[in-house]
Amino acid sequence: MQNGMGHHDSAPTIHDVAAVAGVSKSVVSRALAGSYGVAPATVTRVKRAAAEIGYVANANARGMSARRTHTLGVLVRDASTPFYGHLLTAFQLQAAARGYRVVTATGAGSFPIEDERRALETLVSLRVEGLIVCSGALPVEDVLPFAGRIPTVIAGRPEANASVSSVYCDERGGGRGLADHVASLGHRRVAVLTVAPSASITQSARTDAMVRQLRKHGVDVVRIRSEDHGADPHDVDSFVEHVVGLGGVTAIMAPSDLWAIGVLEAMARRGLRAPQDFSVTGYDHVWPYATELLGITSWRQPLDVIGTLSVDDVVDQIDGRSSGTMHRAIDGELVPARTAGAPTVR
Amino acid sequence: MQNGMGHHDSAPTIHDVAAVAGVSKSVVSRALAGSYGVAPATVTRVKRAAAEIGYVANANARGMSARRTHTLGVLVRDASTPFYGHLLTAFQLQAAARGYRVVTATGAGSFPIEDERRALETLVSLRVEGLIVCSGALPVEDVLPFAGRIPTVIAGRPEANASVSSVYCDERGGGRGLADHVASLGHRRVAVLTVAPSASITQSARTDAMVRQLRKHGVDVVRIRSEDHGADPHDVDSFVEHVVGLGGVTAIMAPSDLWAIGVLEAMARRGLRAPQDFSVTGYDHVWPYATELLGITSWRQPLDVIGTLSVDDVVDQIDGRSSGTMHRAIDGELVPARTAGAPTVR
DNA sequence: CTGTTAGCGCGTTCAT
DNA sequence: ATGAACGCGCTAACAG
Repeated sequence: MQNGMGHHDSAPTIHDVAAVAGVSKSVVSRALAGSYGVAPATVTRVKRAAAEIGYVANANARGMSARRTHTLGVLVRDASTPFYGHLLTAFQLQAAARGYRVVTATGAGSFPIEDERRALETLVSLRVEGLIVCSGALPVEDVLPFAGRIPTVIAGRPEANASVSSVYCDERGGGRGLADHVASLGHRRVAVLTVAPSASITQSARTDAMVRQLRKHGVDVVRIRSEDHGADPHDVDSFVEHVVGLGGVTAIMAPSDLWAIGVLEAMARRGLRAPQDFSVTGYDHVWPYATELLGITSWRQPLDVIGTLSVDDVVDQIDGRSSGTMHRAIDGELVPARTAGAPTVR
Repeated sequence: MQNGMGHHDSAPTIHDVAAVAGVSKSVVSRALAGSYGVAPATVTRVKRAAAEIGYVANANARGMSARRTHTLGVLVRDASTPFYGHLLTAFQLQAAARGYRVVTATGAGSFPIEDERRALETLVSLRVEGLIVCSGALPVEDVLPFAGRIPTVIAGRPEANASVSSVYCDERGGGRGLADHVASLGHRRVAVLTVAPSASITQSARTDAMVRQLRKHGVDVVRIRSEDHGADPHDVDSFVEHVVGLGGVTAIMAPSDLWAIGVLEAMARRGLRAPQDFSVTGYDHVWPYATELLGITSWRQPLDVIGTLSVDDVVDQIDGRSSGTMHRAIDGELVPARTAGAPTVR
């Protein structure tokens, strides 16, 4: 009892409520749960007592005896990215609509995979009833052992593994669509900044598709691996320098809006602008990257749809209403804007 | 044994591990906890058994018997905002360093306060050992009853209430600093877009400070309430129109970078640019708003510091190492950029 | 060093 | 309509 704040009084239990209301714990349990078989007068008395002492039922104890937690666990790679932030909001919304609560866990930094494994274990240890894995980097192998006993969906990235559901934006289709756009603008030599699968499964898939589709259009593609240039969206000066040195390139396709911003900034530092000097495209089109001010030509990912369907899928699995795992590719859409235009002869 | 549907095998318990390892549950418990008094050979045997059957201890049961959950609960208003996203990451990082896990809960939509109350109860029901409340809108009154029995800190907003700790950026100091900057640039008539405390305690405090400080500099201030113009950062056309109609105004101070972007977009739709037509300032300077491309003159909030100190505060309270509640105002810093310059005679 | 016992707070039979 | 007793999975005493 050191300071003014006595944090030592432990939380009131159902027992305390029973004492105040002058009934047994069983009655309190039923009254609060709205079960039948309790006198209306008793119900109000119990509720008043609960409110009076600030009773909040212990979800842990409840989960143990009821063997249900009504909780969905969401693993996100990096909460500071708007992409995951929006997804999280969509999960939350739909989970509430379906009668579930959501707890989220994150790896500590954005990098070490080991942190994500631990975060996943945290969720499992909490005995969440469903798992939504939302990380472009965590290998399926780490998810599979849990997916076997907890309804799981991998959200936001393509995942072909047959033993776990997935809901994602059609990355290849998006990459193709953007490539079609760039080709149709008239570009004949294009630099594509590609990403390794180990760094990001989604970005890798879409940039691969861009390369393939451009070639299909007969475009001369210069494929540049991001890992050869530091793999940091904020530091792509050497990449831009390299592209300038190449000669003849009129467009640059980046793996994401974030990367595109990095490219645009690096260009600006060299006095280059889009689309005058190079056309530039991004990917994601999530607010605030999506602002008109930036005007980045991009491919929109329908995160709200992905979020809703992911939750529906896990909840259906929990309710046994689902016949098995499913893989749903959601279509995005082209967002033409200011950073990409017709090629300029230099 | 088909996959996808075999979710019926419930999670392995400590009992199962004991059976496989051929020891009692107590030994398993101690071996896995790394407690003293277990033969090295037994430890490895138990660990192998646990790994073999994929045992993950039930945190709920553990929390009940140990009366400790080693979990911090974070309530965030809107995860899709980069501001909260970055804060979350900072919490996560420091909590891990201090040996705690983090679970977060969010209101379903960003608006109804009732949702946030429920989210707070979710956290309490989970019996988190510490609470970090991170919402510019939830009234203290809703937090107080829990703060009395759970170590709590209100993060990211000024909160003077004596019975709960808080860590925040000095909003008034920031508002003053930005106002000083605008005044020093030579502006003599400035429109300030203010926010009501009920909408956002932080934005209200900083915009009030801007108004006061500008007046102190003898600047003619036009105070415009955001709620009179829809209170939506994405739809400020009527606001901009109003400012243009005013005449003589050379600068606009917005409550946040998000609002500033809305203003800049609305200006752009009318063919107006910053700083040529109006100087514009924001507030927060959080990535990705902080990109050079946007070049918004702003005030940087040190979210990483706020996050770290918040966690330290709650954990110290939990450990009983804290002498009481404290209120720490962290200084931000001016970020001069392209959207604010000397006034232009029009 | 290891096994046994007793709860943690709650929902759920089963009696009353 | 209400109360008593049991068990969920686990840790913490206590024996051996």
